[in-house]
Amino acid sequence: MITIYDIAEKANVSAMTVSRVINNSGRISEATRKRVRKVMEELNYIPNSMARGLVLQKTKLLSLLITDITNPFYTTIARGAEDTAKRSGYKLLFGNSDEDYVKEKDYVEMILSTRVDGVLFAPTGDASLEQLRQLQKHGIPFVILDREVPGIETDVVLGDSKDGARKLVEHLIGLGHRRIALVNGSPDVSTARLRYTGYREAHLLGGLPLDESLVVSLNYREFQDEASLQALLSLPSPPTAIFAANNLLAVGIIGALRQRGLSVPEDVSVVCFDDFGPAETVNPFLTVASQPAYQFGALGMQLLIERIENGPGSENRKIMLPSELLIRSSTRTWDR
Amino acid sequence: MITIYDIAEKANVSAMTVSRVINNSGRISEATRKRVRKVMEELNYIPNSMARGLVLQKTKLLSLLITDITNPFYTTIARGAEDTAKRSGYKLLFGNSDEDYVKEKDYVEMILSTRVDGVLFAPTGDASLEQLRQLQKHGIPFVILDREVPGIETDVVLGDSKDGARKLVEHLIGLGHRRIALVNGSPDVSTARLRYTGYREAHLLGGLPLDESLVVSLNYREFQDEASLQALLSLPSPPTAIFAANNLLAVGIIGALRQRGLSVPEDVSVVCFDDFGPAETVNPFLTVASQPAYQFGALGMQLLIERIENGPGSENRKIMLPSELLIRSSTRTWDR
DNA sequence: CTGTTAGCGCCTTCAA
DNA sequence: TTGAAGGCGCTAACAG
Repeated sequence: MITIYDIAEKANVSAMTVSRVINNSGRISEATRKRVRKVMEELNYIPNSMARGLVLQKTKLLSLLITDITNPFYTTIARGAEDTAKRSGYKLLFGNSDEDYVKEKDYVEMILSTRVDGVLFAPTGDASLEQLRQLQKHGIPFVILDREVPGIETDVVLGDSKDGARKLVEHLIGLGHRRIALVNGSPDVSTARLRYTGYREAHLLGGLPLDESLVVSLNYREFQDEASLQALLSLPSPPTAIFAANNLLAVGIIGALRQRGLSVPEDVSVVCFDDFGPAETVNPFLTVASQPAYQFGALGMQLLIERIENGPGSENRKIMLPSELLIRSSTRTWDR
Repeated sequence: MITIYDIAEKANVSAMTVSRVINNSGRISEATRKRVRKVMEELNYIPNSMARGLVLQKTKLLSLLITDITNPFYTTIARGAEDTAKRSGYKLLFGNSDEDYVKEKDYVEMILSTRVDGVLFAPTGDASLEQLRQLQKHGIPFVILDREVPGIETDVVLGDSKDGARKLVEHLIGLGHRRIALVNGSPDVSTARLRYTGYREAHLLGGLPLDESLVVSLNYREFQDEASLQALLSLPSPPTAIFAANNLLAVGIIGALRQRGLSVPEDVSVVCFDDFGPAETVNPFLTVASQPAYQFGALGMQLLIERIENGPGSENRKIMLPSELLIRSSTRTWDR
């Protein structure tokens, strides 16, 4: 491995001078600068960022933790975050918690031991509190994405889950549905709670009775709980529409409905949160509350960088991004 | 920041003893081990992996470079790679080159300066040669994914592009199409060349004449070249079917066709390589040659880890994974 | 403008 | 079973 000492020797200067050339710090004669640069090229020198990080106590490395790398919502966030980080000269380390509390914990440990300068954090849920406290304890700045965690104060970028949910359910009510199921994420996740609230509000405003037997809570990551769907469909008066709390749940539900010989939207209408990325444009099907994912990432990253560069003690900002109702063909009127 | 010296002091031992406890190395009395462990917990100690990496000259960090983080094909690869890496105790650093040679170069520089132990590399194309040589020069082991790079010898995991292409085109010919366009990736990418070869073979075997004016080369990342589509459609005898070399190109083409008032598959049949992930199961539409993405990632990572742990001088392995023809509803018979 | 010294946090080697 | 010395590659602080 080539070090600054190798460069120094070959260029007849001290290691310190090489360091100065690398960092453009201090005053150096144009002649030696050129000489050093040339030797660096010849020897194909690459600075060792571990050594540098060790003395500087910072790495110019940021971390983005998302909860599902196969969900287009999160990969689009990743794009936005990366573009923004790069613009400020930070490198980005992606992490994927798979909606799994244990993986999240592992990941935070790695973050801590890698000594990144900051973290853009999409929590798995309220239990992420422990991980976030851990980050605080070690003085790592972070910004929270998509889901609030009670007990933690920092910058946060959220979608308007309540409003989006209300819009979706009002759309269904407007189509004539009166039995609308909610297949929600876990109540340990703030977005799931807010989507429930929106669902509730739409019922109250629309004069529909609220029936708790129509509400089910699962894991956001995928729909595997056939039993709960079966229970919904076996109700004396089964739902004619289903509001899935996110895109992946919707996918699972539609598959399960079809296996039972039910078709969407003829037998059941389905709506959900979050779009599907490029794939969806081919054959737009699902009626969704679409959130501006790229902006989630870009804004979150911007807040994080400001937070890092302004040092501690900056006030906490909370940004709420609106969602847009996109009516497509997974919903239809109900007049039976 | 807590260091082993803080621990040592509080536990009344030397730093060396703490280090031994952390690494389970050397013989240590159960009593001191317990004492040290306890202090570590109390002080919330996290080892500094930069300091450790500096002396050990290895990081237990691997890097996965993909060319498009919003493409479900690559995110599924990421899943497979991550699962496998984790199982062997490696952490994974994701990178995204966006099919952009310059970003790829930046990324390799970061890899080099971070001193990762190895790289799973999906090249942007033949020009990646320079980056890969750079990795070789610095002695970083790597495995290539999805696309071959002439001039580089290492382990490589590929899909069978030629075979997949042939199957897709034969399917179209079987449906009665005789004017089949190929909207390909850049000829600088091995998969694009092989898909062209497969396209060609299907024509020869099927007794169809080959018309080069039906073949167009673009960038894999997205379809923005409206002019080339226009040129195809303006031919004296325009294509009745289009083979898009990957999923994202297909999405763009279908959108562009619709803007022109043409519908798929009524006016034009469309097929492509690579599936769309969960989204596609909702409303399966595109006829595709589906590649086992998760396995790409898992196998590639396994080869990489073996390569790292067996040291240099291991022989080069080449794995070719088959693709599967999934016939859906973007294709139909042509008998006009 | 350039060099010397010391130390970032950890582990290897050698000694006790 | 434990400890002391030295060094991984780099830069801050001070000297010249």
